Amino acid sequence: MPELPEVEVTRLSFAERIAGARIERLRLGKPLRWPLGVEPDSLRGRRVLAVRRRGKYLLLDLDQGLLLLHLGMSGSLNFAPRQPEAGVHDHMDLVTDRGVLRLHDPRRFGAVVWAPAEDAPQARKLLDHLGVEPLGGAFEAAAFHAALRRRQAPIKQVLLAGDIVVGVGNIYASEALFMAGIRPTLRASQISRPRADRLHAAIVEVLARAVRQGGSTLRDFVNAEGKTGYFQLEAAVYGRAGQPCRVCGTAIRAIVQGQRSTFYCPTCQKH
DNA sequence: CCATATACCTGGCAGC
DNA sequence: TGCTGCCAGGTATATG
Repeated sequence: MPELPEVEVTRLSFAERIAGARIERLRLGKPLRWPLGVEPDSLRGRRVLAVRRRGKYLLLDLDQGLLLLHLGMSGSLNFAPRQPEAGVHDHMDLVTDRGVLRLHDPRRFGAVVWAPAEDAPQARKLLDHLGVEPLGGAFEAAAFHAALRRRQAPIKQVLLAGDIVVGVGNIYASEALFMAGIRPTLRASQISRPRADRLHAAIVEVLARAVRQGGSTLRDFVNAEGKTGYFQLEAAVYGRAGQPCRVCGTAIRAIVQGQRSTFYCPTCQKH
């Protein structure tokens, strides 16, 4: 479900409401991607100080340690004063005196991991290799181009890897490359500085717009207030195989790269 | 260091 | 209607 914009929109929808809350208990359902890493009862009485985001991870800063949350492919969070009885896919309830933060995740690729500190091994394993934040102001075109020059893999896969810039998932990778007029199969190292600049701008633009619109493109995205679907950013190429390009009318093409589908316009993205 | 394949798990949908 | 096969927003980990 979530790429960076959806994770950020989720964060914004509950961060202020949960800040300062006291944890009463943590209930876990079926196993997620990794074990929590601590006895759930030991979190009782901790306070949630803030909710930050790093890439697609949400970091719940506690007055002692932190919780790292990931939504995987199908996860969503809901924060409400109370929750209905947990369903089969509700795998975490963080019960606080301000409300219950519930993780709903049918595929269970998501995660809830406790770490004693952000620089502790449990957190570093997940965060250390992450690239720069695209919306934080630290994402610079020159450094982006320099990083791309060192990579021989197709640009689409380099973007997805997330070790140069975080947050660009399968949908926005195709969308940003379309916006920049770059063929997804082009080796990253072959991208000139001017074209890297265009791609840099396209990534910022597509992600920022999606955050602004409260989610994006995603069919079933719901933020932590349970709000959904008042937006619906139109995808230019993602999921539009065979349909006419909105710019030139050429049929959008679908290919597979690294076991993931990629969409592009063969005319607007010549190389 | 880099590139690629694999694994994890469930639900929805197209096609028969 | 019911079954089968395929596809899906992510990413750590193993392998070459």
